[in-house]
Amino acid sequence: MENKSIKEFRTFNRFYTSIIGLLDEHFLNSNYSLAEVRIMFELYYGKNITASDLIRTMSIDKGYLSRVIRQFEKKKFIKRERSSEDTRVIFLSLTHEGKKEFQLLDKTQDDQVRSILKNLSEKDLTRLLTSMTEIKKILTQQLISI
Amino acid sequence: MENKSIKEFRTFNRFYTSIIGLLDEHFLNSNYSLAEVRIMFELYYGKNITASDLIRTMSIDKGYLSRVIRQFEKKKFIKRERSSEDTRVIFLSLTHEGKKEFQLLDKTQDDQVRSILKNLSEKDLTRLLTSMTEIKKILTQQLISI
DNA sequence: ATTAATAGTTGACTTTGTCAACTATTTTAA
DNA sequence: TTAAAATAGTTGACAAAGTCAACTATTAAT
Repeated sequence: MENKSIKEFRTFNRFYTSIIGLLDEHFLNSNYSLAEVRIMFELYYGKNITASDLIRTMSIDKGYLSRVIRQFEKKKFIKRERSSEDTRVIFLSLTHEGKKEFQLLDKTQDDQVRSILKNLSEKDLTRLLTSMTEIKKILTQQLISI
Repeated sequence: MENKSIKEFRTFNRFYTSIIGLLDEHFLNSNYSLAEVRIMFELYYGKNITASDLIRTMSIDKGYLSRVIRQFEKKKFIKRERSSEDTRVIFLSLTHEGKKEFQLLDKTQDDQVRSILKNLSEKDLTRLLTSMTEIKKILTQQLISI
Protein backbone atom coordinates (compact mmCIF):
# COMPACT_ATOMS: atom_id res chain seq x y z
CA MET A 1 0.00 0.00 0.00
CA GLU A 2 1.23 3.44 -0.89
CA ASN A 3 2.27 6.17 1.49
CA LYS A 4 0.04 8.46 -0.49
CA SER A 5 -3.00 6.58 0.82
CA ILE A 6 -1.88 7.05 4.39
CA LYS A 7 -1.29 10.71 3.74
CA GLU A 8 -4.73 11.14 2.21
CA PHE A 9 -6.37 9.34 5.09
CA ARG A 10 -4.63 11.56 7.62
CA THR A 11 -5.42 14.69 5.66
CA PHE A 12 -9.08 13.77 5.78
CA ASN A 13 -8.80 13.14 9.50
CA ARG A 14 -7.44 16.61 10.06
CA PHE A 15 -10.10 18.08 7.83
CA TYR A 16 -12.91 16.29 9.59
CA THR A 17 -11.48 17.07 13.01
CA SER A 18 -11.93 20.72 12.16
CA ILE A 19 -15.49 20.13 10.96
CA ILE A 20 -16.35 18.37 14.18
CA GLY A 21 -14.56 21.08 16.12
CA LEU A 22 -16.70 23.74 14.48
CA LEU A 23 -19.89 21.84 15.18
CA ASP A 24 -18.89 21.15 18.76
CA GLU A 25 -18.17 24.80 19.37
CA HIS A 26 -21.81 25.36 20.07
CA PHE A 27 -21.80 22.75 22.80
CA LEU A 28 -18.70 24.23 24.29
CA ASN A 29 -20.40 27.61 24.34
CA SER A 30 -23.33 26.04 26.11
CA ASN A 31 -23.06 25.40 29.81
CA TYR A 32 -21.96 21.83 29.25
CA SER A 33 -18.77 20.02 28.37
CA LEU A 34 -18.72 17.53 25.50
CA ALA A 35 -18.64 14.72 28.05
CA GLU A 36 -21.75 16.08 29.74
CA VAL A 37 -23.64 16.39 26.47
CA ARG A 38 -22.58 12.89 25.54
CA ILE A 39 -23.88 11.55 28.86
CA MET A 40 -27.23 13.23 28.27
CA PHE A 41 -27.24 11.81 24.75
CA GLU A 42 -26.67 8.28 25.97
CA LEU A 43 -29.35 8.57 28.62
CA TYR A 44 -31.81 10.20 26.23
CA TYR A 45 -31.55 7.57 23.54
CA GLY A 46 -30.69 4.56 25.69
CA LYS A 47 -32.62 2.55 28.25
CA ASN A 48 -31.63 1.11 31.62
CA ILE A 49 -28.25 2.78 31.44
CA THR A 50 -25.87 2.40 34.36
CA ALA A 51 -22.71 4.29 35.20
CA SER A 52 -20.73 1.21 34.17
CA ASP A 53 -22.36 1.32 30.76
CA LEU A 54 -21.25 4.90 30.30
CA ILE A 55 -17.75 4.07 31.49
CA ARG A 56 -17.51 1.36 28.86
CA THR A 57 -19.08 3.19 25.93
CA MET A 58 -17.49 6.57 26.62
CA SER A 59 -14.17 5.39 28.07
CA ILE A 60 -14.66 7.93 30.82
CA ASP A 61 -13.03 7.75 34.23
CA LYS A 62 -15.46 6.41 36.81
CA GLY A 63 -14.48 8.96 39.42
CA TYR A 64 -15.04 11.81 37.04
CA LEU A 65 -18.33 10.33 35.86
CA SER A 66 -19.53 9.90 39.40
CA ARG A 67 -19.05 13.60 40.02
CA VAL A 68 -20.67 14.68 36.77
CA ILE A 69 -23.70 12.56 37.60
CA ARG A 70 -23.91 14.08 41.06
CA GLN A 71 -23.83 17.57 39.53
CA PHE A 72 -26.60 16.67 37.13
CA GLU A 73 -28.59 15.20 39.96
CA LYS A 74 -28.28 18.44 41.87
CA LYS A 75 -29.62 20.26 38.81
CA LYS A 76 -32.48 17.73 38.70
CA PHE A 77 -31.52 16.56 35.21
CA ILE A 78 -30.73 12.99 36.18
CA LYS A 79 -32.39 10.60 38.56
CA ARG A 80 -31.00 7.38 40.03
CA GLU A 81 -32.79 4.14 40.75
CA ARG A 82 -31.03 1.30 42.48
CA SER A 83 -31.40 -2.11 40.85
CA SER A 84 -33.27 -4.65 42.93
CA GLU A 85 -31.45 -7.58 41.38
CA ASP A 86 -27.97 -6.21 42.02
CA THR A 87 -27.99 -3.47 44.59
CA ARG A 88 -24.54 -2.30 43.59
CA VAL A 89 -26.03 -1.15 40.30
CA ILE A 90 -27.81 2.15 39.85
CA PHE A 91 -29.92 2.88 36.80
CA LEU A 92 -29.63 6.41 35.50
CA SER A 93 -32.21 8.32 33.55
CA LEU A 94 -33.06 11.85 32.55
CA THR A 95 -35.81 13.62 34.41
CA HIS A 96 -38.43 15.53 32.46
CA GLU A 97 -36.30 18.62 33.04
CA GLY A 98 -33.22 16.80 31.81
CA LYS A 99 -34.95 15.61 28.67
CA LYS A 100 -36.12 19.12 27.92
CA GLU A 101 -32.62 20.46 28.39
CA PHE A 102 -31.13 17.84 26.11
CA GLN A 103 -33.75 18.42 23.44
CA LEU A 104 -32.72 22.05 23.40
CA LEU A 105 -29.09 21.16 22.77
CA ASP A 106 -30.03 18.49 20.28
CA LYS A 107 -32.25 20.83 18.34
CA THR A 108 -29.62 23.53 18.14
CA GLN A 109 -27.22 20.96 16.75
CA ASP A 110 -29.86 19.87 14.22
CA ASP A 111 -30.39 23.47 13.18
CA GLN A 112 -26.70 24.00 12.73
CA VAL A 113 -26.35 20.91 10.57
CA ARG A 114 -29.43 21.91 8.58
CA SER A 115 -27.90 25.30 7.87
CA ILE A 116 -24.93 23.56 6.29
CA LEU A 117 -26.84 20.97 4.32
CA LYS A 118 -29.46 23.36 2.99
CA ASN A 119 -26.85 25.04 0.81
CA LEU A 120 -26.04 21.81 -0.97
CA SER A 121 -27.62 20.76 -4.22
CA GLU A 122 -29.74 17.63 -4.17
CA LYS A 123 -26.95 15.88 -5.99
CA ASP A 124 -24.20 16.96 -3.59
CA LEU A 125 -26.29 16.05 -0.58
CA THR A 126 -26.86 12.56 -1.94
CA ARG A 127 -23.18 12.20 -2.75
CA LEU A 128 -22.17 13.43 0.69
CA LEU A 129 -24.42 11.02 2.55
CA THR A 130 -23.51 8.14 0.27
CA SER A 131 -19.83 8.80 0.90
CA MET A 132 -20.43 8.88 4.61
CA THR A 133 -22.27 5.58 4.53
CA GLU A 134 -19.46 4.12 2.45
CA ILE A 135 -16.77 5.22 4.89
CA LYS A 136 -18.75 3.97 7.85
CA LYS A 137 -19.26 0.60 6.20
CA ILE A 138 -15.62 0.17 5.23
CA LEU A 139 -14.12 1.32 8.50
CA THR A 140 -16.54 -0.38 10.86
CA GLN A 141 -14.96 -3.75 10.12
CA GLN A 142 -11.52 -2.33 10.81
CA LEU A 143 -12.41 -0.72 14.10
CA ILE A 144 -11.38 -3.76 16.09
CA SER A 145 -7.84 -3.66 14.78
CA ILE A 146 -7.16 -0.12 15.97
CA MET B 1 -34.44 18.85 3.13
CA GLU B 2 -35.31 15.85 5.20
CA ASN B 3 -34.61 15.31 8.86
CA LYS B 4 -33.25 11.95 7.88
CA SER B 5 -30.31 13.66 6.16
CA ILE B 6 -29.50 15.63 9.28
CA LYS B 7 -29.70 12.48 11.33
CA GLU B 8 -27.39 10.61 8.97
CA PHE B 9 -24.90 13.46 8.96
CA ARG B 10 -24.81 13.55 12.74
CA THR B 11 -24.54 9.78 12.99
CA PHE B 12 -21.49 9.94 10.78
CA ASN B 13 -20.05 12.69 12.93
CA ARG B 14 -20.37 10.55 16.02
CA PHE B 15 -18.88 7.61 14.19
CA TYR B 16 -15.94 9.57 12.91
CA THR B 17 -15.40 11.23 16.28
CA SER B 18 -14.77 7.78 17.69
CA ILE B 19 -12.38 6.94 14.85
CA ILE B 20 -10.42 10.09 15.48
CA GLY B 21 -10.57 9.42 19.20
CA LEU B 22 -9.04 5.99 18.69
CA LEU B 23 -6.29 7.36 16.51
CA ASP B 24 -5.58 10.22 18.91
CA GLU B 25 -5.28 7.82 21.81
CA HIS B 26 -1.71 7.17 20.85
CA PHE B 27 -0.85 10.85 21.06
CA LEU B 28 -2.54 11.10 24.41
CA ASN B 29 -0.47 8.17 25.60
CA SER B 30 2.64 9.97 24.41
CA ASN B 31 4.08 12.73 26.55
CA TYR B 32 2.21 15.38 24.59
CA SER B 33 -1.27 16.80 24.50
CA LEU B 34 -3.13 17.09 21.21
CA ALA B 35 -2.49 20.83 21.26
CA GLU B 36 1.23 20.25 21.65
CA VAL B 37 1.37 17.77 18.78
CA ARG B 38 -0.62 20.16 16.66
CA ILE B 39 1.84 22.98 17.40
CA MET B 40 4.74 20.77 16.38
CA PHE B 41 2.83 19.81 13.24
CA GLU B 42 2.27 23.42 12.26
CA LEU B 43 5.90 24.31 12.86
CA TYR B 44 7.15 21.21 11.07
CA TYR B 45 5.19 21.77 7.90
CA GLY B 46 4.94 25.57 7.97
CA LYS B 47 7.46 28.36 7.55
CA ASN B 48 7.96 31.66 9.39
CA ILE B 49 5.26 30.78 11.89
CA THR B 50 4.53 33.17 14.74
CA ALA B 51 2.55 32.66 17.92
CA SER B 52 -0.19 34.82 16.42
CA ASP B 53 -0.39 32.48 13.46
CA LEU B 54 -0.93 29.54 15.76
CA ILE B 55 -3.53 31.45 17.77
CA ARG B 56 -5.47 32.09 14.58
CA THR B 57 -5.18 28.67 12.95
CA MET B 58 -5.62 26.65 16.14
CA SER B 59 -7.99 28.98 18.01
CA ILE B 60 -5.80 28.49 21.05
CA ASP B 61 -5.61 30.89 23.98
CA LYS B 62 -2.53 33.07 23.72
CA GLY B 63 -1.66 32.72 27.38
CA TYR B 64 -1.83 28.97 27.19
CA LEU B 65 0.17 28.92 23.98
CA SER B 66 2.82 31.15 25.47
CA ARG B 67 3.37 28.65 28.24
CA VAL B 68 3.41 25.63 25.95
CA ILE B 69 6.03 27.33 23.80
CA ARG B 70 8.13 28.12 26.84
CA GLN B 71 7.97 24.47 27.90
CA PHE B 72 9.04 23.33 24.46
CA GLU B 73 11.84 25.87 24.50
CA LYS B 74 13.08 24.47 27.78
CA LYS B 75 13.11 21.01 26.19
CA LYS B 76 15.05 22.49 23.25
CA PHE B 77 12.34 21.51 20.77
CA ILE B 78 11.47 25.04 19.70
CA LYS B 79 13.62 28.07 19.07
CA ARG B 80 12.53 31.71 18.83
CA GLU B 81 13.83 34.41 16.55
CA ARG B 82 12.65 37.96 16.92
CA SER B 83 11.57 39.68 13.73
CA SER B 84 13.74 42.61 12.72
CA GLU B 85 10.88 44.35 10.89
CA ASP B 86 8.45 44.20 13.80
CA THR B 87 10.22 43.50 17.05
CA ARG B 88 6.98 42.50 18.75
CA VAL B 89 6.86 39.45 16.51
CA ILE B 90 8.77 36.27 17.26
CA PHE B 91 9.25 33.58 14.65
CA LEU B 92 9.02 30.05 15.98
CA SER B 93 10.66 26.97 14.54
CA LEU B 94 11.55 23.45 15.54
CA THR B 95 15.13 22.69 16.45
CA HIS B 96 16.79 19.61 15.03
CA GLU B 97 15.81 17.85 18.25
CA GLY B 98 12.23 19.06 17.87
CA LYS B 99 12.01 17.86 14.31
CA LYS B 100 13.30 14.45 15.29
CA GLU B 101 10.76 14.24 18.09
CA PHE B 102 7.90 15.20 15.80
CA GLN B 103 8.99 12.73 13.14
CA LEU B 104 8.76 10.01 15.75
CA LEU B 105 5.17 10.92 16.58
CA ASP B 106 4.30 11.36 12.94
CA LYS B 107 5.73 7.99 12.00
CA THR B 108 3.85 6.20 14.76
CA GLN B 109 0.65 7.76 13.48
CA ASP B 110 1.53 6.67 9.94
CA ASP B 111 2.13 3.14 11.16
CA GLN B 112 -1.16 3.07 12.97
CA VAL B 113 -3.04 4.24 9.89
CA ARG B 114 -1.15 1.74 7.75
CA SER B 115 -2.20 -1.08 10.05
CA ILE B 116 -5.81 -0.15 9.43
CA LEU B 117 -5.58 0.35 5.68
CA LYS B 118 -3.55 -2.75 5.00
CA ASN B 119 -6.53 -4.93 5.88
CA LEU B 120 -8.64 -3.33 3.18
CA SER B 121 -9.02 -4.75 -0.30
CA GLU B 122 -7.71 -2.63 -3.16
CA LYS B 123 -11.30 -1.88 -4.04
CA ASP B 124 -12.33 -0.81 -0.55
CA LEU B 125 -9.26 1.35 -0.15
CA THR B 126 -10.03 3.16 -3.39
CA ARG B 127 -13.64 3.59 -2.37
CA LEU B 128 -12.66 4.87 1.05
CA LEU B 129 -10.26 7.48 -0.27
CA THR B 130 -12.64 8.51 -3.02
CA SER B 131 -15.39 9.01 -0.48
CA MET B 132 -13.09 11.07 1.69
CA THR B 133 -12.12 13.27 -1.23
CA GLU B 134 -15.78 13.66 -2.09
CA ILE B 135 -16.75 14.74 1.42
CA LYS B 136 -13.86 17.13 1.63
CA LYS B 137 -14.77 18.68 -1.70
CA ILE B 138 -18.45 19.08 -0.86
CA LEU B 139 -17.99 20.40 2.66
CA THR B 140 -15.07 22.74 2.01
CA GLN B 141 -17.34 25.20 0.27
CA GLN B 142 -19.76 25.11 3.16
CA LEU B 143 -17.20 25.65 5.87
CA ILE B 144 -17.62 29.38 5.81
CA SER B 145 -21.30 29.13 6.69
CA ILE B 146 -20.73 27.24 9.91
C1' DA C 1 1.90 63.41 19.29
C1' DT C 2 -1.94 60.77 20.97
C1' DT C 3 -4.66 57.05 20.57
C1' DA C 4 -5.68 52.57 19.06
C1' DA C 5 -4.18 48.17 17.74
C1' DT C 6 -1.15 44.13 17.86
C1' DA C 7 2.28 40.64 19.88
C1' DG C 8 3.36 38.27 23.49
C1' DT C 9 3.80 37.40 28.87
C1' DT C 10 2.20 36.68 33.42
C1' DG C 11 -0.83 35.72 37.49
C1' DA C 12 -4.87 33.96 39.23
C1' DC C 13 -8.27 31.03 38.41
C1' DT C 14 -11.70 27.21 36.69
C1' DT C 15 -12.64 23.16 34.39
C1' DT C 16 -11.53 18.79 33.11
C1' DG C 17 -9.52 14.61 33.77
C1' DT C 18 -6.58 10.94 36.36
C1' DC C 19 -5.20 7.81 39.99
C1' DA C 20 -5.56 5.12 43.85
C1' DA C 21 -7.84 3.90 47.96
C1' DC C 22 -12.15 2.90 49.82
C1' DT C 23 -17.16 0.74 50.87
C1' DA C 24 -20.59 -2.30 49.54
C1' DT C 25 -22.21 -5.98 47.16
C1' DT C 26 -22.13 -10.04 44.11
C1' DT C 27 -19.79 -13.92 41.82
C1' DT C 28 -16.58 -17.67 41.69
C1' DA C 29 -14.70 -21.71 43.12
C1' DA C 30 -12.48 -24.73 46.70
C1' DT D 1 -20.63 -22.61 52.65
C1' DT D 2 -17.24 -19.58 53.00
C1' DA D 3 -12.98 -17.22 51.54
C1' DA D 4 -11.16 -14.87 47.58
C1' DA D 5 -11.87 -12.39 43.47
C1' DA D 6 -14.56 -9.39 40.78
C1' DT D 7 -17.72 -5.54 40.02
C1' DA D 8 -20.29 -0.99 40.98
C1' DG D 9 -19.82 3.20 42.50
C1' DT D 10 -17.74 7.06 45.73
C1' DT D 11 -14.23 9.95 47.54
C1' DG D 12 -9.80 12.52 48.22
C1' DA D 13 -5.83 14.27 46.41
C1' DC D 14 -3.84 15.73 42.58
C1' DA D 15 -2.32 17.12 37.71
C1' DA D 16 -3.26 18.71 33.19
C1' DA D 17 -5.65 21.70 30.22
C1' DG D 18 -7.76 25.81 29.31
C1' DT D 19 -9.62 30.70 30.36
C1' DC D 20 -9.55 35.54 31.58
C1' DA D 21 -7.87 39.88 32.46
C1' DA D 22 -4.13 42.84 33.35
C1' DC D 23 0.32 43.93 31.93
C1' DT D 24 4.73 45.48 28.91
C1' DA D 25 6.49 46.56 24.58
C1' DT D 26 6.05 47.91 20.15
C1' DT D 27 3.87 49.48 15.84
C1' DA D 28 0.07 51.61 13.10
C1' DA D 29 -3.50 55.07 12.49
C1' DT D 30 -5.48 59.81 12.80
